[in-house]
Amino acid sequence: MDGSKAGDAALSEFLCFATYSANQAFHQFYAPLLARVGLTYPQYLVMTLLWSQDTRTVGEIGRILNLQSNTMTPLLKRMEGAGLIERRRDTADERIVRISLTAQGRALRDRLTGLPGAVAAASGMTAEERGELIGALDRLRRNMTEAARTGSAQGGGQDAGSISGT
Amino acid sequence: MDGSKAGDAALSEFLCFATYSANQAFHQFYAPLLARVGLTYPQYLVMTLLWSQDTRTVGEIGRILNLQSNTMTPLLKRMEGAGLIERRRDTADERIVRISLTAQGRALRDRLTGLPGAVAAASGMTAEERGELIGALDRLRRNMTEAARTGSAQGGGQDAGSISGT
DNA sequence: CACAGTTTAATCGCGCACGATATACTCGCA
DNA sequence: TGCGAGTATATCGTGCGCGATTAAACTGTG
Repeated sequence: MDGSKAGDAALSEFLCFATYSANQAFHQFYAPLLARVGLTYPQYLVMTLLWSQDTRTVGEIGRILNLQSNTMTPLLKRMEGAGLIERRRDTADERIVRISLTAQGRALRDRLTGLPGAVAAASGMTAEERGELIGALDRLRRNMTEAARTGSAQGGGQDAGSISGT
Repeated sequence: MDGSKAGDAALSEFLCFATYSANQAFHQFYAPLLARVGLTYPQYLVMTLLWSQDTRTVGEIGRILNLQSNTMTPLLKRMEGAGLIERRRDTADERIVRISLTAQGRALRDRLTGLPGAVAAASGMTAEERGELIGALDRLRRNMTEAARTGSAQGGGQDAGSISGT
């Protein structure tokens, strides 16, 4: 498409970098607004899940957010410490920890009703454009996850260092 | 567009979440491949910049990656420790630290020539589709950054807690 | 020359995010 | 009944990423 050789490609032509930067920009937009109610961005995602359906297991939340227990556990403990959620071991199956909102956690919802709208406005895109972009990103995520899982670019074996050739 | 009320929106309809998840998927694809040559993803971005143009200041690199010195300094120190780059104070203006590749850092390039191609293949998208997506994400990033800068959703003042209304 | 203001990096503390590993529990099956 | 396999969560260490602050060096103006 362009005459760039492998290695001298400009970062601006990397899809991964565009995604990385857009994500940072979102974070920088959200962070100060969420900080006013004492939330971080991943915590807000958890709250959004619980607002739509209360009482879920750690694993359920983790699967939706693509996060494992080593990220979820401390995150949820901080949220418990902030009084937003409760963590209770299931009595029937003690491996499972159920997460549910406190009254304070439910109340927080009313203080953030305008946020999705503000973000939508800040994006400078129409609902249709946003929908298309979400679709493209979802497709990309599925493809990348599948490729990571099957190890498409695993390369040889004993050399274990080079990723040359396509 | 759909009848969802603010607050019960499914996460799958959040553009921020689609971006966040796609970024995670990229990271999960890159991380094991880069680990084989001892790089992390942000370090790979720095290397890519230096491969296309050697010897840049900390600030220059940070501006391109949208990272500040509090992220750059330790990252670059780790890369220096790994023998990939050198950090040298400018003799004329001692505030400035210039970053340049070592021979080892330059050599690493040849072990990653296939990576952009592998990522492109893993994306499951044509070059044209990727180009369009990069364009949309760049536009989004610019808009979000601008909105964050001007504080579009700053809300009132003394209450300092609610973000209600659009 | 002095001194305020600006620029450039560095430092500190906190919260993700993940690889590797550990622990506790449940289930199936001999 | 007891044991191995599988499941759900937790722990530990490392590396970003950022807000707040600090420190050092430069610049411009009187």
